Parts: sequence; C-alpha cells; structure tokens
Amino acid sequence: MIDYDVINLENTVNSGQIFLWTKQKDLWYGVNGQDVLKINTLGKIMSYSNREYDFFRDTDNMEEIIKSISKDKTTKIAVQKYLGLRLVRQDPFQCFISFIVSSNSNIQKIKSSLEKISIKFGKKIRFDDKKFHMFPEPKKIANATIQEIQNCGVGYRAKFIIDAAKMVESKQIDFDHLKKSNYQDAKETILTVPGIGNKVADCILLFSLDKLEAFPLDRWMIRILEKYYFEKFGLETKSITEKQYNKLHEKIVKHFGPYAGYAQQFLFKMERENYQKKWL
DNA sequence: CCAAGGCCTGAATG
DNA sequence: ACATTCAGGCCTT
Repeated sequence: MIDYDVINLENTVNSGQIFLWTKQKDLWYGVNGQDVLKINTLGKIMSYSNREYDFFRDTDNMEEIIKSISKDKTTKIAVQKYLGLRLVRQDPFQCFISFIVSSNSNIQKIKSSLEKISIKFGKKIRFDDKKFHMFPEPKKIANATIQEIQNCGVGYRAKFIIDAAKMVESKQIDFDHLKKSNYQDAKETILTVPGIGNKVADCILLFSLDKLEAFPLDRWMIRILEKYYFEKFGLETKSITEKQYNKLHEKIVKHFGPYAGYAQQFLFKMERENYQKKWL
C-alpha cells in the first residue's frame, strides 16, 4: 500500500520553494511572514504565535494528484523516488520578495540576502529560547532606501524589491484578491511588477497563491524538458521568449493536467539531485 | 515579434 | 593567486 499522505520534510524543505529554514536537532524552524514555524519529526506544525497553518497543503488529495500527474515514465519515476515531497503554501509577501531576489541567482545567495533583509527590517523574537527575525512587513521594505536594501547583497534588484513592496502597500498587488482569481488573471496582475517575469510569477503563484497549474520554467525545467520530453514539447533554446513560454505552458498543462505544478516540483527535485546541487 | 547584451554578487572553475 | 564563468531571469535596445 502506498501512503500518499506521508510528508518528507527533508525533501520538501530542500526543494527550492523556501529559504529561511534551519534544522536544529531534529526540529525544523522556518520564518513564514510574521511568524516562525516549528515542525517536529512527525510533521506536526507549531508556531510562535500559536496560529494554525496548512503549510504543507494537507487538504490536497495527494492520491488523486499523484495519479493525475503520472502521465509518463519520467514523472512516475520522480514521484516514486520523492514520494512525500510537497508543495508548500507560504506567506505570499515573503514568497513575492523571495522570488524577486531569486532571479538570476542561486539558493545560497538568495538565502543569505533574505536573512540580511529579515535581520535589518524584520521583528526580532525569541522562540524556544532561540532568536529569530521574522520577515519584514511590506511597509518596512517600501520605506527603505535603495542603499539599505542593496547592502543586503541583492544588487540591481534593490529597486525592484522596494517598488514591489510599494505596490503591495498600495494594494495594487492584493494577495487575498489574487488567491481568489484564476491563474491567468492573477498572473497578468503579478507580471505588472517590475523585476517579475514569467518564471518568478509562476513561482509566486504556485508556492503561495494556490495556483497549482503554474509551472515555473527555469533553466532546470527547460533542461529537463529537452532531456526527457523533447519528442513531446520539442525545444532547442536556452532562453525562451514570452510567447514561447506561454505556448509551452499550454502544452504542459494539456499533458500534466490541472496539478501540473506538482509535476514540476517532483521533476525539478529529481534532476537537481541527479546533479547533486546544493540546497539550504 | 525576436535576438543580443547588460546587470549585482560571490562561489565555482580554469 | 587571479581572471572568467555561471547561477533557479528580467529589462532595454
């Protein structure tokens, strides 16, 4: 019998969705917006504020999802190998800023930049006698200077980050509204933010706004599609244009179905492990 | 519409 | 050592 509901914490934390997480003894601690989560070995979530979270999307029907996305040999292997890998439902603003920071970067640097941003602008708390900095509120980043943000090691992204935070402050970007919108509408809105293109938008939609048909196409996914799906999607380009991206996404959703985002996560995890890429 | 070039930064590679 | 390349893209020309 396959236990579809199992959660593999290690694999989930180390799958490029979240950055501000650390393991202490056998507990994982992670910054999630204005809160810090603690997960024990059984996968039970506790939080600094005692609020409850469905961080691992427990309400998703994993049996149905896995059966639905297992459309080909490659996905079947990835799903089997990384059973327990979950998509997360993280704090939208933190996710939004995190993936603006992520563009043209790598996990170690993203993590280091986000830590610096949290230390400088986030509220300091003590949880289990350990110190944490929560993720800053939008207002704090919106009111920062470019120099202050640049000092966090984000380079040219500093202006993007501040302007993006301002758009959240002014409700031009309203996460509650985006959660209720469909994928296309939500994506169109997010793409108006400078510094956010197709890939970053899809990450935000998938990891924080419940859009499971989002399928972020980064270098790795392109590599995977070329390697395992060349017959099906046929591509031969390193950088793809906006039009190609959209066309490809249509084909992908047609192939994998409405939970395509889950397929992306399994494939991405598998390929990066194959290349022994570092995580957190 | 597409292609090419530039961009902060720091770890990895030569 | 030191220079160059590359990394989970995006924007401008």
